[in-house]
Amino acid sequence: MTRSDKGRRTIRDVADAAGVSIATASNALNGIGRTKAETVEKVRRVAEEIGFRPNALARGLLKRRSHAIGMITNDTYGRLTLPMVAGVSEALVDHGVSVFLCATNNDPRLARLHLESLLDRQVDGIIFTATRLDMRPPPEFAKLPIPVVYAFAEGPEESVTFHPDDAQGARLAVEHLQGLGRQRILHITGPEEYRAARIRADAYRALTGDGASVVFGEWTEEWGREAVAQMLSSGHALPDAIFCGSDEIARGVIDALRDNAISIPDDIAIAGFDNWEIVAKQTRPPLTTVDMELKALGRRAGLAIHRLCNGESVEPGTTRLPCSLIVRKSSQSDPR
Amino acid sequence: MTRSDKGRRTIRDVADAAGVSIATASNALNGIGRTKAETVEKVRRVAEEIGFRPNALARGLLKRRSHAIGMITNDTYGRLTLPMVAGVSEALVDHGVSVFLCATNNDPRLARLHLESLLDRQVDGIIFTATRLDMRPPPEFAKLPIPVVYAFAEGPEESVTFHPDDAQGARLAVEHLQGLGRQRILHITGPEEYRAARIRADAYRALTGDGASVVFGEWTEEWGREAVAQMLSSGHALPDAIFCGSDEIARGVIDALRDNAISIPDDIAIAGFDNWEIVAKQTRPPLTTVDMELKALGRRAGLAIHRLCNGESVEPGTTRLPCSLIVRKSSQSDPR
DNA sequence: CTTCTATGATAAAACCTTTTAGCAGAAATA
DNA sequence: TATTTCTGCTAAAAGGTTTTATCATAGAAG
Repeated sequence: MTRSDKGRRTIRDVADAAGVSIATASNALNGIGRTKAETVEKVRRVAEEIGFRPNALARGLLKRRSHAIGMITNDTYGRLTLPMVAGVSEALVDHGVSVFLCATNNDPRLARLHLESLLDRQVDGIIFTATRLDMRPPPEFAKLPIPVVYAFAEGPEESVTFHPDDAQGARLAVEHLQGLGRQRILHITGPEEYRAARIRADAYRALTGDGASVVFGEWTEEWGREAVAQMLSSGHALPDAIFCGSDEIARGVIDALRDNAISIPDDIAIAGFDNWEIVAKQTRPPLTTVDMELKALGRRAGLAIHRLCNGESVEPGTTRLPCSLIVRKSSQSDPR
Repeated sequence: MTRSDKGRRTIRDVADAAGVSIATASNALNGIGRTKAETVEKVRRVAEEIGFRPNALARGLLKRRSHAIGMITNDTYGRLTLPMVAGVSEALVDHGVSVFLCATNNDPRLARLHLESLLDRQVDGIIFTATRLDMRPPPEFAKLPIPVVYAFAEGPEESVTFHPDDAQGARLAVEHLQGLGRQRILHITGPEEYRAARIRADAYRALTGDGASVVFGEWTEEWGREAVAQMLSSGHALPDAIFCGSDEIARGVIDALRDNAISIPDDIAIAGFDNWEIVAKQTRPPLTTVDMELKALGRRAGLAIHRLCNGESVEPGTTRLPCSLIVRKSSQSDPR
């Protein structure tokens, strides 16, 4: 009945209840030291009985490992961030690592505030995430005393960075369209200053050669509609496929083609980029699109930061993770 | 030069550098105890100089306050969760409170795992969030030793809970349509087993009286299109306005009406629910819709948990926070 | 000159855990 | 018998902070 009422059980309670010293209790629970088998058994049983759970703060203080990491993102409404957080969390929960999520709202003051708070909390590492591949972290990330991993964001030279493989993803889409016999493929995409847009466009050009035709614009549905309008009024021969730089653009394209009674996929096949299901599944017809596998990206980033926190090494530089192609009816009337 | 090289500065370093005891240093930094003004000044200057920042683990261990909270959500792709997290985080960052985000993926095992981990980390409180208002937390939430706040989720009797005011939001939309002179308003919404759908429908019925007509279905665009098809084939007189239970449904409705050359808003005015901007701004015409103010909801939940963690009291029960109406062209040809 | 009070500072305990170093007793070796 | 080795356990230190109780010193009051 010692100190049984206030607060949580401590290892002292376990030791008392089992009639051993604190040190023995600790050793038994952690399975280290020279402890008789039956003592171990007894301590563990007692600990279980009284519901002992070690205080992570005390442990962290001593071991200099908090088993927590911070995740800093600039995205507050994000369909991009949350899948990654879920992936990170999923990869780490089994290792007993928890994740502080810090939304910076693109405010550098807030970013600094969060960063300091994370350091005060002795996080073992930090994952920096953004909504643009070429978004750079604030300068104070330059020399941090703990490892940093960049996911879907641009890190400094020689940092550990994970990006979706935009080029491979674009090839997946274009080759798919070509495999269906399409010859004249148009590429409608977002602003040229986005690195992702440029990479995808380059990959597209490499496959389509002379026939390549790229129009840069916005990441919006409206731009998709407008681009179609331009295409129709130009008087040129129509393409037999359109590869869109995002699902939103694709949605605009599909709607505009529908309005003009152009059949999808018979007259023009469409492919998008993002596999943002809530959009891609609801277009008419449903959209063939490239999935960036953001959750898997998050898992990889989580694993990487975990290795780094354990002092293990991770290949530095930018790792590009493969995208996958989700085939729906906008490209094939009857996909197997 | 004492222990100047390894790891972070500790309060001991500050004390040494300022030529005072640890106790005095602590007192000076925290502004308590009887300390001479110039001593305070000196200690603070020195601390600043050597870049001292207190170790949150040590402090938390002693004060039994981690100044961290946990947020548990079942939503991984969440347009609902992230705005709330952002709101919570925004409300708490100035109080020095950080947020552990735990995504449970609807897996009770994972939920339990996360919960235990949070308790081990001595979080001061927990916010439970879900993607359905009537989603109940796992049973182990019943008697937790720390305060819990429910946001966009159903808590046990007498718990502190925040919901959007669905009824008021629905009234906002319906009254807006009525204010425009619309008499025959139809309500197309999601599944009847969702509490939110029922509440919104009831509020709608209360305002439309005999003319009320509700069709329950799915939360999808496709259902919106199908509902319009049913409406058209029924042979009844067309409504002059449709209040949709979600923006996705509204989008389907708008597309289907367009396909049938029914003019929006002249023939039929449309209002949605969610203000999911990426959808609502891109419909043709852009969608008038109800905003649930999720970020504000998050802020309120954050503030509430903070008060509770400080031992202050918070009105128990369900607090319904007002929604706002965003007027766009789907209801008014020319909104002022 | 003694006793009190105020002032400013500090040693030490506390929070909870892990780990090092060491202790006593038994068994094995010389 | 005397020494070494092994076994099982434990006291104490460490981690970084806050707080309590105590201690000098100096000035004020008696």
